[in-house]
Amino acid sequence: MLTWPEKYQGIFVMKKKLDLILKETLEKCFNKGVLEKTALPDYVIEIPNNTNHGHFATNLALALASSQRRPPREIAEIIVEHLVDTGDLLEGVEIAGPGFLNFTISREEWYRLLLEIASPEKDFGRSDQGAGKKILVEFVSANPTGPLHLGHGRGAALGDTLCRILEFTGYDVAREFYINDAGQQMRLLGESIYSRWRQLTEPEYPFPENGYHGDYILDLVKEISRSVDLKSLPEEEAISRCSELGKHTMLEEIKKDLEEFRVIFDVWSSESALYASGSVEEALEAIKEKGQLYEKDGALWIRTSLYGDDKDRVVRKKDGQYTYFASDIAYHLEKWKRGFSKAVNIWGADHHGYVQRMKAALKANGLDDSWLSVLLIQLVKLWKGGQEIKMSKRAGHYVTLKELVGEVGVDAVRFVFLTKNHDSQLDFDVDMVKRQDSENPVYYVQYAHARICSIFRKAASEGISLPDRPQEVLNELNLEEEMALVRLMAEFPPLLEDIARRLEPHRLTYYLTELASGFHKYFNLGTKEPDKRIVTDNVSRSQARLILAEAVRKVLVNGLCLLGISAPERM
RNA sequence: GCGCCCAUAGCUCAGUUGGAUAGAGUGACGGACUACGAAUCCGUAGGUCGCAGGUUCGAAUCCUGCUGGGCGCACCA
Repeated sequence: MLTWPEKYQGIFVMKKKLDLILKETLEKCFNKGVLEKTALPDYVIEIPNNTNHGHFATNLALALASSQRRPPREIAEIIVEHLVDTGDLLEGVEIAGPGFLNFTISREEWYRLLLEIASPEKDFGRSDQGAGKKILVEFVSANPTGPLHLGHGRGAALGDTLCRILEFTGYDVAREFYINDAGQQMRLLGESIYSRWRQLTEPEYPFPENGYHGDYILDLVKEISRSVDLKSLPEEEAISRCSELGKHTMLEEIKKDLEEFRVIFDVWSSESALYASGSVEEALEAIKEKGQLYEKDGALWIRTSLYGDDKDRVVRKKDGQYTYFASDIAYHLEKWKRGFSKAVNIWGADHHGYVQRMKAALKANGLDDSWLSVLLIQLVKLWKGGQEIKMSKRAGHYVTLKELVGEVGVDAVRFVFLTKNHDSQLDFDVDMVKRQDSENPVYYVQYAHARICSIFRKAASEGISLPDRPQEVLNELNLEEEMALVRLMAEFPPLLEDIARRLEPHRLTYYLTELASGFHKYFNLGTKEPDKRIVTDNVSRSQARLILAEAVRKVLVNGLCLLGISAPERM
C-alpha cells in the first residue's frame, strides 16, 4: 500500500507563506522604528527567470524606496536583518542587484511538492478557481454552406482547448456552435445546388452570382437527388428543398469533422430558430422599452453610438427584413438570460469591426462590458514545398480542415494551431509537421512521455518500481537538473489558472515544450555519466528518480490532454 | 479619412499586473550513442526589441508622435 502525503504543500502555499514572512518582518521593522511606518507598497513575489536569483524574488525593498526616501539596498539589508523566520520554509536569502531579495526554499519543501504531483490520487493542476462561474464559449460557428477550412480549425483548437482548461480550473463550461442558417446565404446554397443539378442536363443554366463554387456542391447534388425527385418539383420548391437538405448535410459533415478533430459541442443553436421562436422580436421589444431604438428613413435603429460604437446601427431594414445584427443581439441576450457569468466568442479576424458594436448593443441593454470577451483569430497560411498555398473561398478552392488532418494527423494540427497567440497570423508548414523528427514540436513533447514510459518498462524489467514509502528515498534527489524539474512543474497549476483568466491557451504548448526539454536534458546526463541515469544499480536512488519521472509524466499527460493531444506510451 | 491589432535573432515566434545579463524553435557551423529510446542532448554564431521623445530607482512591456504592415469602418450575410 502506498503512503503518500495528503496535504498539498504546493507553490501557492509557498508563496503565501513567504508573503506572510515579509509582512511580519515589515511590521517588526516598523515597530522597532528601523523603518518609517508607511502603507504597504505594491510589491511582487515572483519566480525569477535566472536560477542564480533564487527560487522566489521580491522587489519589496525597491518598492519601499520612494516612501522611505532611502536607497533600496539599504532597506533590503534592514529587512534581511529582521527577517522573521517562522518555519523550515527558507534555506537562504540574498540581496542582489539594485535591492532585490532572493529567497531559496528548503529542499524538504520541494520534496513535499514533488510527492503531491506524483501522487496517484491527485489531478495535479486541477483547481477550483472558477467554482460557481458559468462560462459560455461560442466558437467555430461556421456557416453551413461549405466544409470547414483551416481558419475554422484554428478556432476549434483554440476554443476547445480553452474549454478544457476552463473546466480543469473549476469553471462550469458550455461549448456552443451558432449556426447562421437564416437569410441570403441559405438561399444561395440552395440556388447553387439547384443550378449544378440543372446543369447536368442543361449546361447553359446560369449559376447564381456569388454562389458557392466548391466541388462539394456536386457531392450535395448527388446526395440530394438520391432522396428527392427534383424534377417533379416546381423550381422554387426545388431550390428550397436543396437549401434545406444542403444545410442539413453540411451540418452533419461539419459535426463529423469536428468530432474527428476531438471537438464536441454541448449546444448547437440556430439563427433561424431565434426568428421562429420570436426571440428576435422579443429582444427588440425589450430594447425599445429601454428607449434605445428609434425609427429613421423607414428603418429601425439601435443607439449603439451612445455606448462606444462609431454610429448607430440598423436592426430592421426599410424593407422590413431584420439585419444579421438584430439576430446577433437577440442571440447574445439569450446567452445572458441562460445565466452565464461570462461569454467568450471566438471569431475570425474579419469580424473585427463587429466587436465594438456588439459590446455596445449589450451595454445598451445594461450588460457590463466585461461580460463578453471576443477572441479574434488571424489567418492561417499553408506552406508546402516552400510555397504558400493560396486559398480563395470565393473561387471554392481551399484546403479543408479534414484534408489537413488526413495528411498530418489531429495531434499535430491541434498542437501547431496552439503554438501562436491567436492574434498573430500563423504559417502552417505541412512538410515540417509531417516530418517525424526533432523539427516537429508535437513529437518533442510526446516523445518525452513515451520515453518516460519506456524507462518504467526498463525499471520493471529490473525489478524496480515506485517505492511504498516515497518519503524515505527522496533525499536521493539532489542534482540541479532534478530540482529544476520540480520547480518547473510547480508552475503548472498557476499557469493554468492564468490561462483561464486571460483566455490564452497557447501558453500551454510553450510550457509543455519547456518541461519536455527539461526532462530530455536530464535524461541525457545519463549517456555520459551512468550514475546519473534514472535506472541505476542503487535501488533507492532509482526509486527517487522514478518518482520524479512519474511526476513529469503526469504533468505531460495532463497538459497534452488539455490540448486534446494523445500521450502515447510508445512511438 | 476614422478606429482596432501587429512590429523582438536570417526565418517563425515566446517574453502577462514595468524588474536583474531579452529567450526558444528553425536555418548555419562543430560535437555526443557497443548500456535507461539519437523522434534526444551539448557547444558556436546570430539583437539599435520599427524610429523619436516622455514617465521612474528600472521600459521589449506604460504614455505621445512618426514610419511600415494587417484588418475593419453597409438598410451584406
